Amino acid sequence: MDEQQAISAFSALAQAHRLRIVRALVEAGPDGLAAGALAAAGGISSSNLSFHLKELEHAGLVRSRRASRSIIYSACLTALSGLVAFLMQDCCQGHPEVCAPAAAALAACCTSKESKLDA
Amino acid sequence: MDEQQAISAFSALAQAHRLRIVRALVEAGPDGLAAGALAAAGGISSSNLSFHLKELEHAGLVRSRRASRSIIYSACLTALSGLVAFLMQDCCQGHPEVCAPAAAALAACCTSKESKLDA
DNA sequence: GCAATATTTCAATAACTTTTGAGATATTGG
DNA sequence: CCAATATCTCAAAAGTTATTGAAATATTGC
Repeated sequence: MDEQQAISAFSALAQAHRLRIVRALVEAGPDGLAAGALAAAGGISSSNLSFHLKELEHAGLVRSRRASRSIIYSACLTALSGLVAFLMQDCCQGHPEVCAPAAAALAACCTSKESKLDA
Repeated sequence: MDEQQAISAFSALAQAHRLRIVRALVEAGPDGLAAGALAAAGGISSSNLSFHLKELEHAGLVRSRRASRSIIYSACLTALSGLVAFLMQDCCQGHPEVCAPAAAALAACCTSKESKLDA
């Protein structure tokens, strides 16, 4: 992840419809959601949704595949974790107090689910 | 950190000058940098810099204090780590594969410096 | 092949953001 | 107090992004 990719990703996430779309897709997991389902959930017109999905796709945050008449979108998890890594990358240059709380939040979130996965 | 704050923060970071300013301030640490120093480093006019610093301040990513004739800016580390926590918040809802790589990057970055700190 | 469904494209417009430069304000040293 | 320094404010212009609605494209079931 370089600066330009990070800026594209931040721009993509800096819009309410798109941030909600990304969160919905992360929640939906690898199966993703059809464009129509996202439009219905977001109360947004299909052409406007299409515009936002393209922005997200260009930013590398989501991918799409066709399934019959629908286009299914899913989150690019590596892009999201790469963005976090990019933000954190500079944080520790002598100042671990930046990432300590982030690391704690992340640790709490992941360890609580790891047990679920194992089950 | 709620959705609206996250959007403000993403908007603030979605601009090359501002992203560089934030990174420079994180690197500079708690002492921060004077507006003039940032302008010189970024090759940007003082009025344009002032505009961007206000955007960052409104987004809660930086704070300012006056020191004699200069205004010193510094990064709000808690806002940055809060943003990471917000991005990660939804990630684990059954999908730890999102945060595992982010957690690894974060862990690598922090553990390598912790020893430095201890010294 | 035709009608129905799902999504995208396009153009117009509205809304917002960035840059510029001129001038205003605040602080200090002499 | 005055001149110098540092930063901010404001308005205009340029550039970018979001929304809308109509029309185009792709896929399927009959």
